[in-house]
Amino acid sequence: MTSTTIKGFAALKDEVRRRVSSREWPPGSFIPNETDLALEFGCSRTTVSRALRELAEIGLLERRRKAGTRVALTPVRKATLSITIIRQEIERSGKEYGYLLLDRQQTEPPVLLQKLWRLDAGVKILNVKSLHLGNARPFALEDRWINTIALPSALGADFEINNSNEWLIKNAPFSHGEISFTSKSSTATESNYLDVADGSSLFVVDRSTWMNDSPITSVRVFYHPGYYMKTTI
Amino acid sequence: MTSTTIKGFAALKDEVRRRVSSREWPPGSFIPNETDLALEFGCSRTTVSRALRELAEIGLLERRRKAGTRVALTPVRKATLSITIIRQEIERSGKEYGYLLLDRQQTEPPVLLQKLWRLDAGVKILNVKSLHLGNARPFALEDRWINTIALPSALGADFEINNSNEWLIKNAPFSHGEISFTSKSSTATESNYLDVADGSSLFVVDRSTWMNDSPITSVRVFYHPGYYMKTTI
DNA sequence: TAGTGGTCTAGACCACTTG
DNA sequence: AAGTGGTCTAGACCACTAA
Repeated sequence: MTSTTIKGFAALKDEVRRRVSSREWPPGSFIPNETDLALEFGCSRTTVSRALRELAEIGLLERRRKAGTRVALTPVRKATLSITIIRQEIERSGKEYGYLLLDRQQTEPPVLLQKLWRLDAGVKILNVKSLHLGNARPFALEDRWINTIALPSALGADFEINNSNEWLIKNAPFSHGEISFTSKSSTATESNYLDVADGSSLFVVDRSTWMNDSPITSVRVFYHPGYYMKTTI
Repeated sequence: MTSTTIKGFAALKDEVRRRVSSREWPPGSFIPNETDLALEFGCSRTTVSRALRELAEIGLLERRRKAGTRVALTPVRKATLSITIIRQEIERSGKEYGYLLLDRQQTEPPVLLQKLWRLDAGVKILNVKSLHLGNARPFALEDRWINTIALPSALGADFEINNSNEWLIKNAPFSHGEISFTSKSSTATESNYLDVADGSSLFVVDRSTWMNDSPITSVRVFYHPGYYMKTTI
């Protein structure tokens, strides 16, 4: 092996990717350790370490102390999705954003949410239903529950003009959250708001956020038929 | 400000997250530069740099040279999804994996794929349709196109027992790919294979992979109704 | 126990971008 | 022009774990 000089961790990542995809380093095989690679590429071990660490983070390599680094046997590639604000998503696609408040009331949440948030039966919290429009056409239907116990200021918020999505971003920080994606047939109500045929197939995103064990908000967004989320690996 | 001693970049990340979520550093505000933070936390600038870089990668901070680092105004949180092999996904949920080859033929691909792969009209490539089962129940329907021009060895592969998914992992490395998620009403054929009512709402994943500008495979997977993908932010 | 990755340091230089 | 982040280095010690 002649020693190739590689500039920087990014170039090193590319070279490793090349060796993996060219089967020079086949799946499951161990690759040289950091020290040897640093020698071969004429850079410091720190640089090699960063390159390999980042490749391990996306699932291309597997690393274990003492054992070494090897090419992942089953490429569990990780895709990253940008969870944007709906307004931005609409505006980025070149459409004019519009917003409609459909309903806003204090009411008892569904049982699933009561359990998730550990609420006593009968406790009422804020429910906001709204519609996001792209060029005046329905883009997504939002059904949001806001924990007014942890966030009493939400009771005084006006969701007529500013949507609840953005009000929360400004007023309700969160420490962590959970997102899940699924698909669902539209009910009569959903079909009506989204202006689609009954039983249409909708892309659904559920998101819940917490602030240190205290639930903040839980929202379900129904996207119009034809909507898709895209990413690269 | 008293100087707090923080151990390691991970603890530093936690502290920054805390300051952001507690509004000590509100959205849009600039935070101290790396040198000052290193002083405050009693660690090296390198450590601060790594912590802030990783927080910027997930969208919590925004960094620009000369301007400085600030808390993201619009929290475009990035969620990472693990794209696993279907077999693993089924087995991980405690079900027994099963596989059925439905169809396998050389045929002309749909126009969309012809354009994506820049194929001349009339060119025939390999199409494999199969069903992944969980406890003998339909879990996902797979419709795969394999570029037999770039990958002639696929013609000799037997997809009766080993599924094409795993054959490709072993035999067809890729350099990059694209994934998109959407939802779709099931057609008669899809409903039949998945054993669901016609017009059911299916979660659909489209994935295409390339090896240096040469298309390798393009696959569409229809999941059974009720399927969902989950992640955390 | 020995070998590997994981992290940290202090310092240096570079690249970018704002004023 | 100057200040900020981005990267790299050489060396050190630590943490984990396979043998």
